[in-house]
Amino acid sequence: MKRKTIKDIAKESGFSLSTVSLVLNNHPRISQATRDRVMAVVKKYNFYPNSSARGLASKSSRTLSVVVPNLTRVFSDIYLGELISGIYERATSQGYKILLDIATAQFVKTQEYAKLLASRRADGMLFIASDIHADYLGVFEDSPYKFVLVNHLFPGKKLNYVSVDYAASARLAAEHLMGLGHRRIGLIAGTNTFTGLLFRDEFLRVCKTWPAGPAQVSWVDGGEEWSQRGGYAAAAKLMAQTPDLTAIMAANDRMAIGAMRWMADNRREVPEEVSIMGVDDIQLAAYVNPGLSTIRHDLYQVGIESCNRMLQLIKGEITECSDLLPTSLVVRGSTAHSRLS
Amino acid sequence: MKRKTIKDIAKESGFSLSTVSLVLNNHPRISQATRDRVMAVVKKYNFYPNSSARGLASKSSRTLSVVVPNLTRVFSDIYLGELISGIYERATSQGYKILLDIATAQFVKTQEYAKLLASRRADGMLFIASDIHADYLGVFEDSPYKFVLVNHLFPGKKLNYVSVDYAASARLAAEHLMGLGHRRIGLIAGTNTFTGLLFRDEFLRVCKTWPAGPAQVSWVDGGEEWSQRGGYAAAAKLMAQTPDLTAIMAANDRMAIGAMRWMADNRREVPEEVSIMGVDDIQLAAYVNPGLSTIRHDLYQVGIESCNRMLQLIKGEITECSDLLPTSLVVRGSTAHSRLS
DNA sequence: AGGTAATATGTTACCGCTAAAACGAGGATA
DNA sequence: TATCCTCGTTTTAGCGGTAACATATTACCT
Repeated sequence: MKRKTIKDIAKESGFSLSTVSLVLNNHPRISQATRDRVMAVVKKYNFYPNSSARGLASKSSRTLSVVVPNLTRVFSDIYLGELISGIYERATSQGYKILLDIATAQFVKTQEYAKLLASRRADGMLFIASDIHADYLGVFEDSPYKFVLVNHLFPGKKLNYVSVDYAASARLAAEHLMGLGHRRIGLIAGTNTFTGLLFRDEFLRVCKTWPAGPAQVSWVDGGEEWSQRGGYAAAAKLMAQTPDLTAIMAANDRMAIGAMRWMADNRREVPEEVSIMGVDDIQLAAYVNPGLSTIRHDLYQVGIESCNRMLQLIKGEITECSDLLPTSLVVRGSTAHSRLS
Repeated sequence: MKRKTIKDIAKESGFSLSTVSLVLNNHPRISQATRDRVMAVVKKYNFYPNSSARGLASKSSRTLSVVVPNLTRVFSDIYLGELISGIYERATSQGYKILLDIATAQFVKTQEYAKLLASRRADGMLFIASDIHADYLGVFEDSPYKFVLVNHLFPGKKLNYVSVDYAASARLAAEHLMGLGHRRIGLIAGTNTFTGLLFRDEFLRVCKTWPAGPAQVSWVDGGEEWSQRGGYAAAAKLMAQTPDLTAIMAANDRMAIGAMRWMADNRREVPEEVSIMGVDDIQLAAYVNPGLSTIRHDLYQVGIESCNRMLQLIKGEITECSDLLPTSLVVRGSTAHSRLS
């Protein structure tokens, strides 16, 4: 049986092509009676308009491209899960679909990022996968393509972004630890993203310029994957380097939990001997023992908001965006007053 | 600046519309000289053909729909990660893109699954999200739409599938435990999927019909989410019900690890007092202490293979498929001879 | 009643590409 | 030399919609 088209619906319902089209697009200038009669035929044949034809005529694919990092276990990363869920939720509610891509070497080499938008396969791109080496994204500066960095930013490049305010997080964390009297602090940083660098620098700055007296902060890299394992190793390194530190700040909860693990394995009491703090407030943070003090990052919200901005860019309601979403301090059991103060 | 079209390329390169089209589609009947001259212009303008127009004319969107379950932490589930990575890898290598959907209540209610294919937004659908209640999938029986269940199956429905052989896994697991002399066994089952039920039934059957003497197997449900937490609770329940059991079989590794956790918390030695076994062979299985004996399920391969089948269905090389992929026993430290034998 | 405005529907010109069929030029065949 | 292939390219007819514009109908004034 031949696939039905809008023409068949028009013929059978007795209206013209464009009337059917208007009905299908919920145009207000169609009478209820007409709408009902057309819809009856549409329902009868279970008709759905061809999206390619629609896309061609309307110059919009109603599709958003989402690019995620090429980590081994991309989808097992809760960080991504929250972001994607937020994006999906928002996109779907506005009738947009999500086209998924992974920023593999191949993806970059074949310039899929450009192709996707140039071929109008997607109306815009939400990019979750940037690290400090993703300079090919420069093509989107001043380009007509709709592009938003999700929870990242590129200092020096004119790219739209929606991100958690990492500098604010660094300040909150530093103020919390400094306020508890810590003056010998170890920092487990993530250095392969600009937001990670931003966090590190702001944290160091606040600690070193603290009015009531600066702290000595030594930092190490927690590794590319920001993993528990990386945090464990980093904690070991920090404690070997500076055995007398009273607090460890990790750039995310997973590394913080790795550090707590090291403390447990090496009979250091948390928080009595060493306070430990993370960033993100992943679910696990509340379940470890003691509960992990952290900075809450609402990534689901980042997903929602970045998709919102994308939709506004597409509609032309805005021409650029650079949003920093607020974060908040969550105090649990893993941080306490410095034993030295 | 106006967006370039194939017509512009044709004009500038001095060839006709269709020659350019043929070049862009790598048609063999185009001379190298022509190809080069056309491609030079294509490169010059960074031209990519409009995919809607292409889809309309060629009646193919070169897009596959992937539907994942609506779990709270969908993307944090390594199970899905492997599947999606496999699908993505295969699809991308053949020039197909992935359209992501989540099987929310909304998705089902609005019949997005039908709409996606009827509107030709996707050429086929890979469905990862089926549970025993997804009977709306019946619409795809004998339909012209390309549909494949990924790592699931629907007894009684004529739906294509590519899945790991759960019955074979059940046999391997049962044979391993029975061979170690266990005759009082607890089973933590997953009962919200047909494959879970299949596994349970086959496991029970083998244990009860074992030639060297049957085992007593009591089973409990590990919960909807097949989670570590569910496994923990299930283990507690099993041990309260049948304190003298010597082995616990869990329908996946996460629940098995939850059960191991319970044993550790309650000072039961694994495997000396109770052997524990899982299914899947997730990465963590090798890292817990003792290492978890399990049945290896290569989900990445399931992803690859199901996408392969989908592509064959689309090309018309096959008209249906029902593949069961082999599994294998992985013995680590968590299983040992029964203390009673 | 005649003219105008508001509302509802129809006409038509594309949107940018593919693919089947047509075409022309040169070389092989007889 | 006329006929037939073959190869490489062009012609042409859509693919199935959208949206601007045209038109018809009815309502509303004065």
